[in-house]
Amino acid sequence: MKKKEEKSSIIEICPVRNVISRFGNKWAFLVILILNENKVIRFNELCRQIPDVSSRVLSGTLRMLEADGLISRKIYPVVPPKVEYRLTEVGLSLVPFIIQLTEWAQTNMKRIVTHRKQFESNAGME
Amino acid sequence: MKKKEEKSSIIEICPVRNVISRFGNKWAFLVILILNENKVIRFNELCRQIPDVSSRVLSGTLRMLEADGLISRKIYPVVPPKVEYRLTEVGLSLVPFIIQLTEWAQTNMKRIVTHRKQFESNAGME
DNA sequence: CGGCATCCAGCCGGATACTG
DNA sequence: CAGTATCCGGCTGGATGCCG
Repeated sequence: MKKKEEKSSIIEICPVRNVISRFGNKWAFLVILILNENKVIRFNELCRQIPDVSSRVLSGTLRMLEADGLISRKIYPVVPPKVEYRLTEVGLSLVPFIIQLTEWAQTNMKRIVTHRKQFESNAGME
Repeated sequence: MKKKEEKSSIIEICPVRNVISRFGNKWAFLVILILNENKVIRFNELCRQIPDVSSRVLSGTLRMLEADGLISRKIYPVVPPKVEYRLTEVGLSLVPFIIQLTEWAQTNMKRIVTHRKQFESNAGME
């Protein structure tokens, strides 16, 4: 019990990391971006838009984002079930920064990939 | 050999993720931020500034950032060894976005943490 | 001082199968 | 349709120890 919360660390001191670390999640950024483009989306549709995520992990990602209040989940009590996801205001407020980050990534990607290859070449010799 | 690069996925299609995913690394953001504040810093000093990172992982993080060309590593051939790290221009160009992200995190942190607790309370009952 | 090598625990995330 | 349950392999990252 009590995983490691007692390890008071910089993560407590600097709770920013606490929040940011959620994006270590492989798909969180992508989900937010897709939700931003679609406004509202159902689970399986989201599944299809991210071909290589398993429903289990996607489900977990959505839960996490929902727990943080970045997305909302609306359940229609019908058969077959229908669930809609959409960004909350907080989630929406994050979007611009993610987009800026992806734009930065696009701008610098080539350079980075190139540098990465050079670096790998130099590694081991010299 | 060949870890899983053959799994052509959305990560190839969308190379942005390729770049962004580096920040899934637990400490990358923090290292960049500290480097931004210190301009130049030595390994052990960096170690001390992030108390709960092991030297092994910090070393790995630094290598990764160096491979991507975000930081540079300058070795002085003296004893005892002296190595300095600093941001490159590319690394520097990323700083504003990280800062914006951390500012967003600071602004919304309380709300998120609160929401997280409410969410956990509601989970399990109903 | 600045690492890398080894070992190892825990978590992340994929595949598959099953349920309301 | 929208998940959850289980299993499990692989990666992450901490601790320790050694080396130039």
